[in-house]
Amino acid sequence: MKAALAYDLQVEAWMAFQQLRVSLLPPLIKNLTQKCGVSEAEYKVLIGIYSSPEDEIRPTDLAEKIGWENGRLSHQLSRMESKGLVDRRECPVDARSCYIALSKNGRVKIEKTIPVHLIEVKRLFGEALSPDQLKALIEIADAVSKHVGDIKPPIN
Amino acid sequence: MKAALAYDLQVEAWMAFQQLRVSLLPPLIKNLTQKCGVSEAEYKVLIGIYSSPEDEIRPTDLAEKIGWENGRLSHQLSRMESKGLVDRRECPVDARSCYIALSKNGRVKIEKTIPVHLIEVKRLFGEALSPDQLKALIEIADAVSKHVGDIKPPIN
DNA sequence: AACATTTATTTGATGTGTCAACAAAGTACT
DNA sequence: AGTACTTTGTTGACACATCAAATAAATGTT
Repeated sequence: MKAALAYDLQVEAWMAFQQLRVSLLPPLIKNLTQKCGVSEAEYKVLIGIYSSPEDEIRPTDLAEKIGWENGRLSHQLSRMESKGLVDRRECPVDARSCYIALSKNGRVKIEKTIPVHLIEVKRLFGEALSPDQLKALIEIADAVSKHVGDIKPPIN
Repeated sequence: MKAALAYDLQVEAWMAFQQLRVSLLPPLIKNLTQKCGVSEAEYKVLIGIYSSPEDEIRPTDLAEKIGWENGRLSHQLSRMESKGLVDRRECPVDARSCYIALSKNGRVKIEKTIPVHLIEVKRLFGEALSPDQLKALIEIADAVSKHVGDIKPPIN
């Protein structure tokens, strides 16, 4: 017989999480691209910059903030710079680095996009769940994040 | 002041879900690639075929099963066919279609990979949560999937 | 049978993600 | 200052994702 296809509760919950990803993300991303003309990657970068204190941030800090690797972010920034969504500015305090900032167009775009996106998040996701379920999910995410951080500390 | 960055419970829960994705998926995928030499995409395809009754399945059914678009699957199958992980066989009952099956190597690979992956899923994810939390997550996923399916029925 | 329509899949172009290699500036130590 | 080491960011090659267009077989209609 085939191996390891008898599931326990932990694995069933894992599959439920996958199911959540598959049912939720595609329509939300379609909403972003079709209604706002912004990809998921662009949205992440724009909102990462937008929610920074000075509206400018260094690549490594931005990568850390949105959970990306540096190389990935660098490629994405190049694409977005050539589309005129962000600017790379010189960094006086560290010549290796730079400041990433929103361009004028980038700012307009993210400010238009945020409310459209959040409405759809609530329509597709938030309204499906009770307050208790929403709280439970927050606790679940915290518990897992903490657990993963604890048992895989820096690298391993 | 910046717009729409005052969050409510629904949006906080949404961000918790994103956090779950970011903290969980990268280490799990690294485990797959480094310990088993299988990408996430390859794993999905292999296990989709492997868990089919006859170990063979038509592309549309496989795409449906793993939540992919047909075009995406076709590209992935081409890559995996050239790597010798899957075979495309003629379909006698419908000449437009084909049967996707595991190659010998593909079968060996997925049978080695499944237990390694599930152990890591439990170590990083399952063991972080109580049985109640696991059950809650399953209910949450079901509720959202159903909700999304209801309000966005076939296409829209 | 002849026609249009639908269904199943592939293809090509472009955008995105991963990884390892690289270059250059900062830092620590002597 | 000179050397080694670390950090920051970019690049190139390749794997993957998305979308629309193309192909061809099946189906429905007359």
